[in-house]
Amino acid sequence: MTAPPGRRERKKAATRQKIADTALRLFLERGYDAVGIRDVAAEADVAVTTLFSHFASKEALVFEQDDEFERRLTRAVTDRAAHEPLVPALRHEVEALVRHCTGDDAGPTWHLIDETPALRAYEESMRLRHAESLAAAMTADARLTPTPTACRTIARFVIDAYSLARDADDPDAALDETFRMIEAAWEAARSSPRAAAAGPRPATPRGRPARG
Amino acid sequence: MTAPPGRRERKKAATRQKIADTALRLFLERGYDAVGIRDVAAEADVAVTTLFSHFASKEALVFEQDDEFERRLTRAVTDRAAHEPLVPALRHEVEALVRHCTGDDAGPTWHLIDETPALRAYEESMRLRHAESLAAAMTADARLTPTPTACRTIARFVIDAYSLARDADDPDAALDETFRMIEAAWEAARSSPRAAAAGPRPATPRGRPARG
DNA sequence: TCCGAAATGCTAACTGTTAGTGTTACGGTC
DNA sequence: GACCGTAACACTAACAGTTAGCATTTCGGA
Repeated sequence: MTAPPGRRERKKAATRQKIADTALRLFLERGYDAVGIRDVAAEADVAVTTLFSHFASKEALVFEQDDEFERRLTRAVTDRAAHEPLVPALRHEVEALVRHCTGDDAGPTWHLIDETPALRAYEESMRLRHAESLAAAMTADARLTPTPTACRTIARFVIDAYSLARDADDPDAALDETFRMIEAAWEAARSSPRAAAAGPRPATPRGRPARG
Repeated sequence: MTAPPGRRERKKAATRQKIADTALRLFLERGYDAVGIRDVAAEADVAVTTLFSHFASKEALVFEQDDEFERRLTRAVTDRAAHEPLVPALRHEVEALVRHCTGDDAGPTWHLIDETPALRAYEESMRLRHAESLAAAMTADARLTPTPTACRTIARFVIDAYSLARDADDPDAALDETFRMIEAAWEAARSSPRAAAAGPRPATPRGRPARG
């Protein structure tokens, strides 16, 4: 299915990479707001239109490989061992993600995001997407009984735990605290009369589908 | 402290109101994206700069009196009876807010927001602000013992409950479910060893202050 | 070899937003 | 009532992100 990439696709990937690298370098050198799209395009030696054919927006230049976040949390749900409980698996993954952000080896990217309001807002706007994706994975997991609404709630909760821990003075303590609350909420959802009475849920989610 | 407003302030308020009304009318007539700032300014017979001196952004034209949301939730915390428990008080307020949005008398404003991705994103970006405001009120409440982190978590949870209920097919059921989870999480935070051992918290919040 | 499609480029515009700079109308003071 | 400071407003011009339209190159496959 994945044939060896031809010259064309290699060139395209190279262009994209060059744009992303240039953008990150300039942003770190001069600050996000002080660097314009036209600066990035010029420095990367591409046209502005080419830049926008690779990245949907200026913010996307920073969050290029952000799908990884979504993938890792989703996999924490789907790839966990047969009877491994959900919440600890999620916590384990969130811990790793937080360490990846707050660690020194994370590179200065996180610092850039942390200090740029526009990027924080953008990331914030992706939280719903991530939460919805995680909720979908949970809802699709036949081992879980709570309703789609409960899955959505817990999913947002987990994303919140991530961002709260990142911002906390003591990430470990914050994670500890929030995940204790998540565990309790999850237990409440599992033992809810609604979930218990309904038995195994239908495969199709009930709620209004997410927009945007 | 509040002297009878002079002509000046009345004129200012009138201008602001005229802009907001015109904007809402045009947005509803032609759709949010199809109406430009310059259209609104022209139709309201003001300069673009005047418009921006009253409203910080195009989105703000729709969310003009949004502080009410923040105020109502905060008051649900501070103005509740001496020993009234927190979560039911919050739930009561959220229920009222959801009814206000999903009811027919809410006017078409909510519909507009609901169907415009840009407005949804903007509202999403205000959720952190609202949550932080609510969390601050909770943290400042001497009757509560959980830590600032726990307050932040619950606050975000409450805001999520609001938005989940609004989007749900059955808002009442969704509220029921999410608030059962909130109650459980809150109980877990209250009985946490950290909170219990620490006793009454210091008045100053510990976490890194919110940015943006 | 040749055709079609994809990648890229150039131009020009549109849209939200702001800085700079005047002008007018109001409120308080003498 | 005259006067002055200031807040509200307008006008111009620009900046920055984004996109449409169209030309051009470059590759992949027939």
